[in-house]
Parts: sequence; C-alpha cells; structure tokens
Amino acid sequence: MEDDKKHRILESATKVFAEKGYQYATISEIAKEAGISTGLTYSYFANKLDVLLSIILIFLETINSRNKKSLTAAVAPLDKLYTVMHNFEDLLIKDMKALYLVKVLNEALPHIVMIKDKKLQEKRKKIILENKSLIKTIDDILAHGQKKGVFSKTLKPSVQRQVLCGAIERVIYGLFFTTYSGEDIGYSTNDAHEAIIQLIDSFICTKR
Amino acid sequence: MEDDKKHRILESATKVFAEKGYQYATISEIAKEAGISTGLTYSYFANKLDVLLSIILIFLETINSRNKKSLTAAVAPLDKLYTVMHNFEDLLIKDMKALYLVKVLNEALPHIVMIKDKKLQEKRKKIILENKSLIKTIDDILAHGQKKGVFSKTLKPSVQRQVLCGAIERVIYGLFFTTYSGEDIGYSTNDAHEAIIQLIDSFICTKR
Amino acid sequence: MEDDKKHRILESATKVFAEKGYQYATISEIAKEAGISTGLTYSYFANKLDVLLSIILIFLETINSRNKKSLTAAVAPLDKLYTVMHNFEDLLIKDMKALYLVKVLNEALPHIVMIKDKKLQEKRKKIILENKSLIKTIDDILAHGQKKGVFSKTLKPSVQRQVLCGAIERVIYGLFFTTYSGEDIGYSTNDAHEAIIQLIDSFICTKR
Amino acid sequence: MEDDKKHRILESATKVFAEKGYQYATISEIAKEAGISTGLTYSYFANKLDVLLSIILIFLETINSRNKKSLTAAVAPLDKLYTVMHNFEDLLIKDMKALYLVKVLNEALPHIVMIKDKKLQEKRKKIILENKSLIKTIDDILAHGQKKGVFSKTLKPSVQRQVLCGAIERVIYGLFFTTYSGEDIGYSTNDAHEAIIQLIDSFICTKR
DNA sequence: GATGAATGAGGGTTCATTCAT
DNA sequence: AATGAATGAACCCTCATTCAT
Repeated sequence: MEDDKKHRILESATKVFAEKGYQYATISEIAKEAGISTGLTYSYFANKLDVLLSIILIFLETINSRNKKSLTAAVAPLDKLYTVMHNFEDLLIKDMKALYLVKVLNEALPHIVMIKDKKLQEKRKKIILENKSLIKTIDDILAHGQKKGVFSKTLKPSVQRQVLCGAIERVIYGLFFTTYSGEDIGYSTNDAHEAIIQLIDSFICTKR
Repeated sequence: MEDDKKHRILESATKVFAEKGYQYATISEIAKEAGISTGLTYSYFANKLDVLLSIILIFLETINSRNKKSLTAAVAPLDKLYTVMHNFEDLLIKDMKALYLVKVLNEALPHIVMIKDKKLQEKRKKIILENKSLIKTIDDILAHGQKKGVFSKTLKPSVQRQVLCGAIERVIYGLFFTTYSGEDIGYSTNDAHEAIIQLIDSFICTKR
Repeated sequence: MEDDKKHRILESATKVFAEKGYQYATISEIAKEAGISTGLTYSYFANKLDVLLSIILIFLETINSRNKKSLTAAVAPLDKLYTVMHNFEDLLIKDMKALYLVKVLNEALPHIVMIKDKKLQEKRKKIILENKSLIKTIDDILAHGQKKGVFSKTLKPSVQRQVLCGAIERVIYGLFFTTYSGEDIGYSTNDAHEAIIQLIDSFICTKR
Repeated sequence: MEDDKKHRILESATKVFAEKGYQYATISEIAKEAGISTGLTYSYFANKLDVLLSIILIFLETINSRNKKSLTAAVAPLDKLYTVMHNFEDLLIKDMKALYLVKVLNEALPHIVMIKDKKLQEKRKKIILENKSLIKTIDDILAHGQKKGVFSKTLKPSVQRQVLCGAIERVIYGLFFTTYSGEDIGYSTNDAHEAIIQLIDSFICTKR
C-alpha cells in the first residue's frame, strides 16, 4: 500500500520531470498526477531533489541487477555486449513512461556530482557507485572482447562505450521526442533497434 | 564595446548554464561572471530565455554558415561528411568555453518547440529553421552517399544521423565533464577525434 | 473561513490602495495588513491588478444590485433619483473602510479600459458592463424625468449625470480626506447629504 | 533656451503622467517625448516626483495669479464666481495638453500631504499654500455672496465649493477621457461649459 | 551642457516545504 | 496517515538615478 504510493509518485514525477524539466516541475503537479496530496510526498521523500535521485538510483540499480543476472548466461564478449545493450534498450523502450527516463537521466546525471544537500549525500554516493558499476560492466566487456581479438583495438573501451551509449540514448531520445512534441523524426522503434545492432557489428566488432 | 559586452554576457551565460543548468542559473550570477550589473543584461537581451536562445541561435548559424562555405570544396559524400563532422567538432573543442555549448544545447533544444513568450517567437522560429537546415545538410549527404553506393543503405539517413550526432555529442561531452567535474573520463581530445573518424568509416561507409 | 480571508484581503487592499495609491501599494503590505503572508494572497487572486479589479467589481455589482431592488419601489423619476443617490451615498459613507473606495475608484476606473492581461479580460469586461449599467440606470432616470417635464431639459442627461456624480464623489471624498490626512475639510457627513439633496432639487428639477 | 527645455519636459511629463499614471510613466519616456536625454532631466529637476510637483505648482500658481488679476475687475460675487470658474475652465480646456492636467491633478493632489522627501519639502509646502489660497479665493467669494443674499445660505461655502469643483472636474475629465480612450461620453465642450453656468445659476444663486 | 550606459534597490510572483487539523 | 492552507525565501525584471565621457 505504502510502496504503491511511493511507486506512483516516482512514476508521475518521471513523467512531469520529463515534460517540464526538473525545475519547472512542481511538487503539487507531481502529487496531483499521482493522486495524492502535496504534503504526503514528504512522507515518502526528503524533498524534491530526493524524488529525482530516487528515480535515477532505481533505474541504475535495476539495470545493474539485470545485467548481473543475464550476463552469467552469456560467455562470448559479443553476446555479453548484446545482452547489456538489450537490457538498456528494453528498460527504456518497453512503455511510454520509461521513455521519459532518458530525458530525465540526460538532464540530471551531470549535476549529481555537485549535490551538496547533506540529507542526500548517501543517495548521491550510491548513484555515483551504481553509475561507475554500469560503466565498468560495459568497459570490461569491451576490454575482454579486445583481448580476445573479436573487438576492435584501435580505440579505448571508454571511447567505444561513449559512442555506444551516446548513440543509443540519442536514437531512443528521438522516439521520446516524437511522442511528446508531435514532430516526426522519421524512424521507428524497430529502426532504432536495428541501428544499435549494426553499430555494434560495424563499429565494435573486428571485420572478418 | 557594446558588442564586446553582449559577447561577454553570452560567454558567461554559456558557462553558467552549463555548470548549473539553465533553470538554476541566475541572471545575477551570469552578470557578475560577465563583470556587469544585473540590470545591464536587460539592455542586451529581452530576458533570461532570450540569452539562452541567442547562444543556441549563434551556434547553429555559425555551424550552418561554415558548412555552406566548406561544403562547396568537397564533392564526394564521404568528404562532405568528414567536413561537416569536422566543423562540428572544431566548433565545440577549440576552447573550454565552447565545450559548455554541448551541455547547453542538449538541455535546451527539446524545450524550444514549446516556447510561448511572444517576444521570442521570431528567435524561436529562426532556431527551428537553422536546426532543420543542419539536419537536412547531414541527411542529404547521407542520402547522397547511399545513392552513390558508398554509404550503407541498411539504415535510413535519419537514424544514421542520430547515431553520428549522439556519439559525437557524448564523446565531446565526456571531455567537458572531465574538465568541469575533475573526474577522469579516461580518454583525450585526440581519442575523441579518432572515434568519430572510425565511426564514419565503419558504421556509415560500405565495407570494401 | 476562506471567504473571510478573501474578504480581509479586499478590505486591507482597499485601505492600502487608498492611502498609497494603487501603484505604490505593495502586496506584502496588503498581506501584512490582512494578517496573512505575501504568498497566500496569490491563492485568492491572480495578481495585484486582480485584487484591484475585484474591489471595483464587487462595488459596482453591489450598487447595481441594490439599485435594481430598491428602484422597483419608486415610480416618480425624482424618487428614483433620490433612491439611486441614496444607495451610492449609503454604500460609501456607512463605514470608514468604504470611504476608501471613492479614492480607489477614482484612480482606477480610467485605466481599466486598457488592461491587457489575459487572465483578467473577463473581469475587465464585467466591470465595464457593470459600469455602463450603472450609468444607464442614472441616465434613464434623468431622461425619463425630462420627458415627464419634472427634470430640466436644458442639458443632456449624460452631462447632468456627470455633474451629479462628480459632485457627490468630491463631497464624499472630502470626508475621506479629513479622516485620513487630519486636515479639516470644514463640513460634516450631514452637510454632504444635504448638499446632494439640494443639488438634485436645484440643478436637476424644474423650478416650480 | 534652458527655460524652453524645462518647459518641454513639463509638457511631455504632463502628457505621459496623464496617459500612463505617475508610477508607470518613466523618466526616459518623458525625456524622449521632450526630445532630450534621460540624464538631462536631472539638470532641471531633483527627481521624478519633483517633475510632478512642478507641474502642479505651476498650475496652481498660474490659476491663482490669473484669479488675482481678473478678480479686481469684478465686483459682484456672481461675476467673481464666473470669473474664477472661467479661469479654471479656460486653463483646462484650451488645448489637448492642458486636459492632461485634470488627470494628473486628480491622481496626485491627495498624496502631496504625505510627501517626505526632504529635497521637496519646500515645493510641497508651496503647493499646499497655493491650494489653500485657491480654496480660500472660492470660499471667500461664496461667503461674500451669501452675505449679500445673492447666494444660497443653506449650505456652507466649503460644501458648495466641493460641489462646484467636483462637477467641473468630472465634466471636463469626461472630455479628456473621450479624446484619450476613444469611448464616446455623449457631450461636447460646449455642453460642459453650459453645465457649469447652469450649475452656478441653479445651485449657488438664490432663486429670484 | 548633454548623453545614455550602467547601477542596484525594490517589488511582483512562484513554489518547496511545513504543520495544524 | 493524509490534507492543503500557509509561509517566506528566492529570483526575474524594471527603472529612478548617477556619472564617465
């Protein structure tokens, strides 16, 4: 029951943050969207920033946990890379609400390093750790593939990872933008998926 | 002298917008950073949003104008693509201040569609036009290369462009993040440049 | 409870507007005078101008409604004129706070025509309508009296009305000025009442 | 030359004060209307309020001085009253610019009592004196007429004067309102003049 | 004298946060 | 637990006033 409310707040907040931007989103609008009163939000979260951080932390924890589970099944670096990218994609494209996340993450992540609110230090550290963990997962797979000779060695894993993540985010973000602004971007969810596959095949894998 | 001040405001605003986010940047901080008083900002710009739009418009105008000039020299689609990407990179990496732009653009562009302030409608329309023009330039080159058989036809130009732009932005953004947060990103400007080249070669060009 | 607060804001605003003039009255002073915080004012009114318009609208609605009720009892034009003037006087002299109204109305009415704030258009239109209705009530009575031969025909009803309203407002305003500046005006509420009666008898009625 | 500029400032200020209201009038608009720079205004006036007070003081001085001159010619109280009212009317109706004065006086006079700016105390006192002098002139004429039995004694001179001044101001203000808002009030300058004459004849004079 | 760029105090307004109910 | 009225700090923006030129 309580958890249900907390979850509803997080969902409505994700939507409102995405549509209005963090600052222009108001707690009262988030609460109304969640079907509760303004004040009750503060029973579940310390403050507005805490809501944002919670959204991000949950996303990172979820993806890291999924990766951990699903990566045990895969052995080959390429399979592992597909798995990670699939989890990423899956979490973001599965429904409308999830698409908002890309927007929110994009806006918020760069600022998390400099959060000073004492009440939120612990959550901030967790986020940074989870983020590093996600990055490490990807970079390790890339390094492993390079070692095995199946991935191109001409670029550092860190740059390869940036290219992959930047591309996937942008491609998915385009999908979000279409649905929320009405402007047509000219491609579909399937096109987006295909692009990621081809990017891995051409940019990461060594040519045979 | 006047133009100097306007320019200084734009520079300091770019910095502050990048560091704090548009919404948390205050006019008084921007003004202080520019070495002038709060009020004077309003002699040069209609309001806070106008400052943001001006930054974006100038960037888009500059890059479109550069592309127009330099693209006449190139004939082959691949050369054209290199040229456009080079202009993009060049404008963003040449100095510290320019790096802020990526951050600002990323944050602001999605919201521009929905600006309602009457005073800014003209500027808003200009930005949308310049942005479409930039997109069209890239998409035309990609389509041209596909027609000629030198670029892969398995993806629509619009998706290819998203991958290219997302990757380049993220890679460059990493550089910005390093300098402003102190965290090490693990690669250099040269690595970034090399990544773009290889991305084009592998992801866009047909394999020979 | 809520209505009580709205009413208190309107009362304190009337006072402060009267004493300082609309333009120099501050919301924070109005709120303090009403015993609430600045922000709460905005729960009841859209903005400062809305407070002013509400004061005026309520006054006009009240006087028009009173006129409508009390005019049914009167038949002779002179009785009707007395009734209307009595309502006017009664509403303005009955207590100290109401006296402020004359001042506020005088200052504000001329500017209402040119209000552009979209949120206030409806209220603006209502005020204009109520004002026209009030004017029409008076002018109709004057025209009726002229037709019956009991009122002087040498002047148009519109001019007669201006003389009546200008005189009554100024005479009552003198009373207000006394109480709020400490300067002696040299006449009393009774003198004011008598003046209106005599003005009607001599200036409006035909000599017998 | 200097006096010419000072005069131009006063004229443009009268216009702008009337159209926008004192607070919403800006020094820069007044200066532009007068064809000079913002800063130069401060060579002629201590501050914005000084401009307003100067307009009022000059008006009061002018009318008092005219009254003094023209009243020597008149002997009978009725002639004197006509003279004073004529001067009043004449000063206000003679051209468009003068009409603005009614508006400005109406708005400003009530607040003059409470001006605290030390630089303006002298001017403030002068205005109060001139105003009292104007009132005294009228009241003396009315008292004189009452003594001679030509003016009605049933009301105190002070109330009679309020009725006269209120009526004349309102009637003339209607003319101003027409020209500046475009709304029709339904009477002309001649109607206004005729109204004043009849008001004196019926309301002030004893019936013969 | 004359300019108008520059200052900065002040007020309207918003909204995160609190707390009485 | 739940509400939402109430608070007040913070920020955008305006404009009277100053002063270097």
